[in-house]
Amino acid sequence: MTELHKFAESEEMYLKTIAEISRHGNLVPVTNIAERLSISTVSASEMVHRLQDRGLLEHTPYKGVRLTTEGRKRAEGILRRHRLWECFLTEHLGLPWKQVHDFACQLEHVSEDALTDALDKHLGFPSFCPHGNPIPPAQGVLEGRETTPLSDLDVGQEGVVLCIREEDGEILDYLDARAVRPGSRVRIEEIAPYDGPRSVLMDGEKQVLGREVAEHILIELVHDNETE
Amino acid sequence: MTELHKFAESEEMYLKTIAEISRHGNLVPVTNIAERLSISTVSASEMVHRLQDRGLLEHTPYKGVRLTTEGRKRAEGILRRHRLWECFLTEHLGLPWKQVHDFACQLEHVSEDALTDALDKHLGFPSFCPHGNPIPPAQGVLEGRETTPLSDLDVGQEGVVLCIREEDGEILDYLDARAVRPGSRVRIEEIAPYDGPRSVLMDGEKQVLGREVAEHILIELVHDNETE
DNA sequence: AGTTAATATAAGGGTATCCTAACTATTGGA
DNA sequence: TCCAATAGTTAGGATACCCTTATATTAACT
Repeated sequence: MTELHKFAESEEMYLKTIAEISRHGNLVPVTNIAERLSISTVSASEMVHRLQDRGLLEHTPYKGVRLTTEGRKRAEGILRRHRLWECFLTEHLGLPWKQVHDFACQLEHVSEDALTDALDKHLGFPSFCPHGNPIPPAQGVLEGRETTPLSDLDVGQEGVVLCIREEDGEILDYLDARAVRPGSRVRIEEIAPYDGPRSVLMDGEKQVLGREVAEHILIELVHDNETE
Repeated sequence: MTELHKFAESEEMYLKTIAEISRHGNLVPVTNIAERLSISTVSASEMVHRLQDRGLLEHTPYKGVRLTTEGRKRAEGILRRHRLWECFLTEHLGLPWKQVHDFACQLEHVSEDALTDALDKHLGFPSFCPHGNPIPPAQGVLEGRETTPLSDLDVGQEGVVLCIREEDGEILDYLDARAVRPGSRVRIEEIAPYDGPRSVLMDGEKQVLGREVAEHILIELVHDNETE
């Protein structure tokens, strides 16, 4: 019988969220954290202080928050577990994307290294989760990849889908149904007025994607110099 | 992103514990619950009231507690998940018994039916966990099996190990190392004075087991009428 | 029947996490 | 430069669990 408490869980949600938002080492506004976790800014602020006291992040008032080395390590541990479970749920249990994400969100908090490592091995040491997000290594830190949100591309630009930012489950099913998956080749055909929906060619098929959705699709640009 | 809270976890530990203690529909003293969960009787009592208010159990003062139908259903759901995860951790990840139990104790609280059922299917719908405890069905209630603790057998009696009561992880490794596993044939050779350690023949090998340990080994008696 | 041991309840606290409402401090643009 | 919007803090609460230290109740044995 283990303890009844769960100190870690809440803390982990914060760290994970911060890590997800701050893809490029930027400062993360506390407001954004609160939004993503659907809690008040007061509560988020409070917790940010606690996490700072524990040495997991640094808060620059009126600017935002940045994970310390320790904080980042912890956050990557969570992402690692999340993504490994996603692999398992997808490949072995054959569950649909949306469920996979939601279940992984719960499984990620079971954090014994022995379990995570055994799972990793069982899965054959995968490098990416089903949505294309890189799986942090058991130790060491993930190096960044050069990605651009699909929403930042201009008409005519081309690229390959690297990953879907996994922030909620809803979007995953939506995109899965439209063949938006890691590896898909994409080209912007048209952008509607007022920064509106994008018409894109996704692996040859025409799709229309709203801007908000496009922000979650991370692209590796393909320079079409040779085409011109 | 799921909610930050975890109401269920503590509640589940209570239900599971009660279900484990009350194998035969007996009333479970609140004191025992407190002991098993390593909390004060005051806290246990408090929680028992809460669970009663939620209709999960009935408390008869000075007697004990009994799960309601709903409470039992919930408890069996937890045991089901626990034991399915144990199967997975043992068979697929190849982890040792003690770890398996401890990890399953955490995984059991991830309780989506879709996940549990997918896991069940992936494992080939097993009927027993690695320690021989029956896995409750997705719906319906587990019917009891006739078992006797090894500690209740007399010298000369024989039986087959049906299961190890899984209450903590420590004991599992201990017994595993002594070939005490579901299916092992056992015969009591000697009981030391003062209800002391039992000398037993376990699948032909001589082993000595303390009374406390023997209480956790559940036996199906084999009537040796024909032998005599 | 009377006492003791087991059980229950009451009183007073503690921590972690969340909330709203009101107030203050800073930033960044007009 | 000044002010509105943004960010942060203070104050006062709530809930779910957990604790210890009394004090009541009941059960059960002599």
